[in-house]
Amino acid sequence: MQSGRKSASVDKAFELVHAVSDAGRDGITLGALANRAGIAVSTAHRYVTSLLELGVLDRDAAGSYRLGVTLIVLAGQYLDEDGLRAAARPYLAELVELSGETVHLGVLVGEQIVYVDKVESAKSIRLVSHIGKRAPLHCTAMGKAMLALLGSARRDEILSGPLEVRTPKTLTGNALLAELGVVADQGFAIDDEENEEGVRCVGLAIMNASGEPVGAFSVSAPAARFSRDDCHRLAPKARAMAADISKRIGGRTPYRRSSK
Amino acid sequence: MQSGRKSASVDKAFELVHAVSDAGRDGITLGALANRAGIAVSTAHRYVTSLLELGVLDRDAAGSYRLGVTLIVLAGQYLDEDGLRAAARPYLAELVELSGETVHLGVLVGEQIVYVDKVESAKSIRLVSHIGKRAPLHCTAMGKAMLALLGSARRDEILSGPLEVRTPKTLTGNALLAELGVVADQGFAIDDEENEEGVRCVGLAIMNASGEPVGAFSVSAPAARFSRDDCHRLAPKARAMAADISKRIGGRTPYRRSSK
DNA sequence: AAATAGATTCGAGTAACTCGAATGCAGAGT
DNA sequence: ACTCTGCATTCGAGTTACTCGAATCTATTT
Repeated sequence: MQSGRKSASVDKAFELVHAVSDAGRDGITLGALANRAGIAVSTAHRYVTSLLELGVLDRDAAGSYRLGVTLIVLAGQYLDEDGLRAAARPYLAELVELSGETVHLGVLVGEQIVYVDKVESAKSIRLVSHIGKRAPLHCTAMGKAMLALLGSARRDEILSGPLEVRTPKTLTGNALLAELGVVADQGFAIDDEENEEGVRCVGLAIMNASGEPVGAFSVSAPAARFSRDDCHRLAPKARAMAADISKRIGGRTPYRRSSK
Repeated sequence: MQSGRKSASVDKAFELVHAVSDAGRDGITLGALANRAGIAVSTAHRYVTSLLELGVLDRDAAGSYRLGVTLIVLAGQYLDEDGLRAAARPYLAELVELSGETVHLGVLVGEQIVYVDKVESAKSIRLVSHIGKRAPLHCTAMGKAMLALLGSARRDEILSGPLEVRTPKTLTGNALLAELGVVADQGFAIDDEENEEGVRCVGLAIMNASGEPVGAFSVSAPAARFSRDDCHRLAPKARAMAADISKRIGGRTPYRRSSK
């Protein structure tokens, strides 16, 4: 190939970083790393040397490669500068007051949601979740809220892939399509233990200027103390917030098509 | 030059990422980016194209470059896998119970601390802080706790640099040296509004197998409700925790030299 | 002490990179 | 409406810095 328009080295380097990321808690050796990324050991070594020096990767006591703290530093910077997060923060806090439950903010990345903020409820039973965690679209409140507003081409593309059935209540196929219709009509989505048993959520999408959903927020709680009715009760306020946040980041009002 | 042992491309790519990070909230243009990194615009463009595709960078509505969510995803993974963080978590939670105040965990990176975990107190006045944030060593409780245990060569190297005076109470020079002696003797450090006015902290270091401090934790609170005496009262428990956490990650017991 | 597994270095060959200049594009100013 | 300005993007020539396998080194295991 001729001089393409992107850098092979940079691509490879991040392939290595992702390989380390995927390796998980035990770390990974140089050989395995090279293998996963499909490059020679010596080449991998060269990249890894730079990545180590930069603090993007690290080595543990056993010599295995791990992710490094530079990622934390950069992520911290990202969070500081993120406009969506800044715009949403006060609303999320208000929503925690209102509901007494934990609230999350996520952004749409490819075919997944990435959690970028969380405001925890004071209640002691805390849902385990992390900033940086990813979740599928089809079985979460945030995801369904965004799917319902996504252009049909993009939506169909996502739905045509394999959809993981995570609990007995996870919707797929036509049932999911019907559900997305309901979501579009009512202006919010409910995850009724579809992603994780015992957890119920309400989610609403946030839109940008071109009318695309870019993120969403949700209220999550143990199903035992957070009924579908509770979700519906929370919805009007939450819908106003979704509109406000969207406006703040220069976007449109979501869910306008049905203004009931 | 001959084939060096690291990759120039990877170094440059991260130089660009850091340049974007430093640019802050307003983002940065391609030209400025190339300038800061000291490379040609066309070369910068090539790298940036890859970084955009990888989601490491992003462009805002105005076309300026920003940090991208891939950093969040990787940071989330890092936090999930971090052994120190996992080892410390239960102790941090206990310390929050015990003190009723916010507790942080940090790691030593170069001449700074990077915050990698935080457990918030239930009290409403929350100290503003972020995971990924960096702080200097000489004027924080965590930093002083680590400085006191650092090899003298390394410590002198750090202390010989310019030390920012952040508040009227910030210690430098001989006063700081004397303070570090006290810290080494008593086995914990107090930040008495030296980093930020109105905030007092107690900090303790965590050590690895080679006897080097690798991280630290601290309890932070508004000075008004958290006296120096409160710090001293908390110290024995906290010192036991520091020893336990150090042991859990395969390290030595810190502060052995004085075993009062 | 030998064997194994992995990390690191080496050197030849060339793919992929770097740079400046030219072109393309969009918004500001007249 | 037209030009100007600033920035992004593409292009092509020249060559640097990369890629690979093999050899060497290091640490751990048998």
